[in-house]
Order: sequence, then structure tokens, then C-alpha cells
Amino acid sequence: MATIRDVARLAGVGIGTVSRVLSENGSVSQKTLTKVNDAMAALNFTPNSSARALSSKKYNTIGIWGTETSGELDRKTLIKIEHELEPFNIKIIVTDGDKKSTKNNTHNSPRTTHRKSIENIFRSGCDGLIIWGSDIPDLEIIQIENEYPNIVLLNNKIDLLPNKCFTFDHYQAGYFAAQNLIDNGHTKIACITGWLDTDDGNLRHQGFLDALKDNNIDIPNTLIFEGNYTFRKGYEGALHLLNQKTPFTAIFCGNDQSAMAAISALTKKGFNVPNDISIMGYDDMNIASYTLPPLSTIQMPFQKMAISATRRLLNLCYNLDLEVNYDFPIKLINRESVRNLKD
Amino acid sequence: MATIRDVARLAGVGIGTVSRVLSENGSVSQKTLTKVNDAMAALNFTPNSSARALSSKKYNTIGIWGTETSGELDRKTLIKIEHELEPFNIKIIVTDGDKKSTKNNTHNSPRTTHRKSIENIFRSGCDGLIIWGSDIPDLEIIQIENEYPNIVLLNNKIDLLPNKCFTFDHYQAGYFAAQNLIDNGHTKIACITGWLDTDDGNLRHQGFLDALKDNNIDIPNTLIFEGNYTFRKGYEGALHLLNQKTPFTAIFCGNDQSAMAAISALTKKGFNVPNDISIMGYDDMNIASYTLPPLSTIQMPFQKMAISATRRLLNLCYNLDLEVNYDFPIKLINRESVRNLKD
DNA sequence: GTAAATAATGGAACCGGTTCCAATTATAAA
DNA sequence: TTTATAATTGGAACCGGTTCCATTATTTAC
Repeated sequence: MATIRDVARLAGVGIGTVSRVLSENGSVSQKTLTKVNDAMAALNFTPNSSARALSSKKYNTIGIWGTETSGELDRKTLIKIEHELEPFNIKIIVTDGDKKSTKNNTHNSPRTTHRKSIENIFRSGCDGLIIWGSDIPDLEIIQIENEYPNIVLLNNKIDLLPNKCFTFDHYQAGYFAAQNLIDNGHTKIACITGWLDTDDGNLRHQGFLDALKDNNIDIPNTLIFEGNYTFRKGYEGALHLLNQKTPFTAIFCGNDQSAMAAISALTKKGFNVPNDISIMGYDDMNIASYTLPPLSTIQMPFQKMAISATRRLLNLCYNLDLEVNYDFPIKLINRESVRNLKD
Repeated sequence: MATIRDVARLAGVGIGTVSRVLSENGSVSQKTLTKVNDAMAALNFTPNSSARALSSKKYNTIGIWGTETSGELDRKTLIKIEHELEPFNIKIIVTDGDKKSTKNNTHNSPRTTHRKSIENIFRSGCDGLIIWGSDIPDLEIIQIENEYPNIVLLNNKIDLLPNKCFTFDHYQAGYFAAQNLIDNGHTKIACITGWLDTDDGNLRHQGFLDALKDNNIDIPNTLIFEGNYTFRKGYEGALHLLNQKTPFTAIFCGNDQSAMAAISALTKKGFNVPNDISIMGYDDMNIASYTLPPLSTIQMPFQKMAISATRRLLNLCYNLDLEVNYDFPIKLINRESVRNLKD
């Protein structure tokens, strides 16, 4: 593997010059540039990334940190993020916030563990981090940001870090979803919530509750089932709601997966969706078009948001000036799982 | 950030000694060990990974390469892989084989691009690579393996690289699925294939066809629709099959997603699954339990396979001796989407 | 107690880049 | 043509580890 010294020798220039053409910042004459580029090509030269990282103190790597409950992050989104990084030759490493086995860590609280795991990532070599989800308490994130300013939050909102947060207005979305059911004439509305330990799950639930309140609709606690975004809880939730003695005509689900599972449970129990019970989903995943009936749901441009977060992080880490967007409008998708009771 | 020289000074030893306790190989007396460890703790020392990588020529990083069509690789699997790496302090970087924008690459064939992109990953700094999917022609992989022996293939099988391939017996699985339909009395069987450009899609299709042949069942070409694993193609495929004049009582689908979409299309057209038409899926994804009706499908331990591939790669890259498994049995999951015509 | 073998230790040299400064060359101004 | 200014260039020093060798301390064998 050729080094810059080899390139310098072949091109008949000094190593400083080679370094300058590599990093494209110092001034180099056209003639020299050509010589060096030719030499690089002839030697099939690639700069050694470790050496680069060592002397420049840049790792050219960013991380993405998340936990089991962080939410949706599929390969497609990951790849979108990677495509943003590629022109700058930045790599992405993936880490799990839930890992258990860090040495000497047996008796730490989960919070300490999260904090530690983030510190570890930075120490083990990355320039910045996308912290995805809202598992870490605000106060702690602020402390982390203090020590490691190159972070960006995905799917989380902290008022003290206004330009580092990328999230949807889940409150608005929850409100929106409930309003849609109300507009269709529903008043006895049940709910299978998302994971209420996370901000976004909580916010959409709050929005939902407030929409009901603003329309003077009162629902008993028995119609609220606490879920966690999984198929399983969606299924259990629907069965549980049916077992209550309180009648209802619609369920708002915390995400499309629980919505799909709820439909499955209701149908199995002999109820027709949407004729007997309407279902409102949340996320507009791919499956939403193919459930029976197809799901009415809330669509959010998650990939666009991930891209903006990535760009913001690039700006922070490498002093760039990429365009960043902070506003990600949500959209109501009307398919067939909500019946209009007014017809 | 403290360096080994700081640690050495504080502990009153030489840098070589500190390095020795770090890498845990040279011999160090108990007394010195304690001194050094104390100094490290006092300084909150973490070794600089770039310096380490530079001098040891190990990046402590492995990559995972895949394309759009590589198949299923969700966050859960990625995290499982990461957990395997964690005890050894290895990081994982994710890269996309489909990227378009590499400089000066406009007129390269896709193959050259794949090869190049893999070379780039190695050059940009990783010790080994999981190549996931069968997008790259065998011959080319063998060439790559020649230059970069630290690779492992996931979801691909090349006879010349027997102990670097991790895959299911898709042929057997396809055979198995068809046999299941036949055992349930079906003889007019349609098929929505997977992506036939990939080995695994092809193999399961071959297995399917051979099972029919072995049972003296002949199906016309009109009952074979070439899909690509997506919901959309599954939906289109079902509609297309209905439009043919050839009657059929069952469809074998290339994966669960197309199966779910097929059910959706059939139901919308007024057919009942499984009473009118049976559906056989493939993969046993989470959704399979929650379709209407729940899918009968083929289950494969993908995560276990990914873990074994990772271990094999660790053995290759870091001279370890972790236990590796090469056999991943498939399993027929009988739910409710296949009707027994013999009853 | 002494010689021989073994364990433990310090530190120079090295890995392959970047950075900075002094030296040289080219260009513009007078 | 000469001088002032700017552009270009070479290479030593450095980043923070690892490795290896010469040196010293400790055991073991007799």
C-alpha cells in the first residue's frame, strides 16, 4: 500500500505538497497538481484513514445511537443517511443503547448506562452522534451536549437545544388523528397508546386527549389501553378493550403495527372494520396500504427528517454549511379503516 | 485527553509498560500492573483508537455491505451483530452497494461499481466485511476474496468458498412450501416469485417447481408471476393471476410481504383466503401472525445465521476461535392461510 | 554463592498522515 | 530593472499508539 512519501518521490515533490493536494486546501500550482495526481493514480494510492484521523483529530465517522424503543429506523433510512455522508467520505457506525455487557457495569442504573455508552462511542472514535429517540432524560442530554456538542437529536425535542432537535409535532398529529375520528361522527373513541415512557408516545396521546376535550367528549379510562407499538400489544389491546363493558366505535392506535394487530383481533372476534369499529393508525408504514381494510393513518416524512438531522450534524462536525430543514409537515391519509358515521 | 505518556509519567513507569498492560500480552509484574491501572483510572484514560489503528494496522471495525435487494436486514439483526462485536470492542459500519454518486463513475457497469465499492470500504478502513445478498457474480466474489480474504457471505452460497458462506437451503424451503400445498390437496398452484435475479429468489423458485414436477403436477406459465418481494408486486401479481383464464386454488409467494399484499388483492376482489384460494408465505416475518388470515409460511433463523457469519468473520480478522454454526434448519409454520382440500 | 535462564522494564523508532515555518519562485508594482 | 508581495514548496516535528531490543531485576539450578 502506497504512502504519501511514495507518491512524493514518484512525483518529484515534497510530502507537504502531496498532503496539500490531498486535503485540497493549501495552494498548489496546476503543474504540480497534475504531477501529483498522476503519481497517485499510478500507485493506486488511497490515504490511510487511521493516520489521517490521528493527525487531524477527525475520525470522519459519525455514529447513530438508539435503543429498542427509539422507534422506526429501517435500512432504507439508514441508507439515506449514508448517502448524505458519502460525498464527504464520512462513515456511519451503528450502536445500540440497550447493550448490557459493558465491563464493570453491573450495578449501574440504565441512565448511567446510557450516558456511559454515549461517552464510549465518542471515545472510541466518532466526530458526532445522532441520538435517536427520547430515552435519555432532557437534563442528562444537556449535560452530554455540554461535553460533546456534536450531537443531534432525532425524534426528540428539548427546548434548550433548539437547533439540534429534529422531530415531528406529535402532539399536533395526535390531535389531528382524533379530530379526524370526531369529524367522521365518532364520539365513543378508544385508544391503544404507544410507549408512554417516551416523549413522542406521550405527546401524541396528549394531543389525542386534548382533541377530545376540546370537542367536549369524555372517555372513561377503561377505553385507554397502554401499548408499546408492538403487534402483540395491539392485539392484546383490542381484545382488552372488547372485554370492557364500555361500547366504542373507533380506536386510535399509537402506530400502524398496533393498528394492524388490532384489526386482526377485532376481525377474529367477529367485528367488521370499519363498519362496526373504525381504526386510525399512525406512521403510514408500507403495510398500511395492504391491511384489510387499508389503514387510515398519519403520514410523517421520517426519511426527510433523518436527512436534515444528518446534515445538521455534518455542519456541526465539519464546519459545513449544508441546508437544513426543521419543519416536517404531517399529513392525514384517508384510506378505508375509518367509517363516516354521518352518512 | 490523557495519553499513555501521561499514564507512564504518573505511574512512574515507561510507555512500553503501559502499552503492555493495555494490550494484555507482554509480561508485567503484579505491582506494576496495579500502579498503571491506578494511573489510568486517575486520568480517565482511554486509548486513542486512531493511533492504535495506525500502528497496529487493525481498524477494529468491520463493515456490512448490502444492496436494496439483499433481503431482510432489520435493526434487530444489526443490533444482534453489534452485540457479538462488543466484547471485542469492534465497531460496525454500514454501507450501501447501490450508491450511485461515486466520483467518475458514471459509465461503469453495476458490477464494476460493486467491486469498486467493496474495495473502497476496505481501503477506507475496515478489517473485514459481511457481504450480504447475492448481487455480485460468483466469479467476482472469488476475485475479491483473493485480494481481501476477510469476507463472509450472508445469504449467498459459493461452492469454492465453503466456510465463508452463510445461507439457508432456499431450494429445500421452496420444495417444502410446495410440498405443503400439495399435501393439502392442491394441484392448481400459482406462484408469485421473489426477485429472480438473485440466487435465493431463484433457488426457492426452483425448489417449488421441482416439488411440483416430482408430484407430476404441471402448471402453465400463466400461473407464474415474476415478483420482487415488494408489497406492490404481490398485489399486482395476485390481480394478474386472477386475470388469466387458468383456475388455481393456491399461490406460493416469494416472501411474506408479497403474500400479505396478495391476500389484500384477493380479498378486495371478493375471494376468500383460504376458502377460495390458499396462500403460502415465506420468511415468517412479524406481520405473518397478524394478516387476515394469519399466514402459513416458512421460518428461517435469520438472526442466528447473521450471528454465525459475524463470528466467522471475527475469527478471520482477529485470529479468534469462536464457535461457528453452518447449519440453519428451516421450519414450516402452519397458520390459517392454507386450506386442506382433502377435508 | 555463582552462573544461567527467565521475567520485567524503558524508550527509540516507527506507522502515515497534517501542520507549520522557513526557503524558494513567480508575479505585480514602482 | 528592482523591490515588494504573494504563491508555491520542502520537510521537520508531531499525533498517540505498538514493537522490538538492550538493559536490569529476579529466579532457578547446581
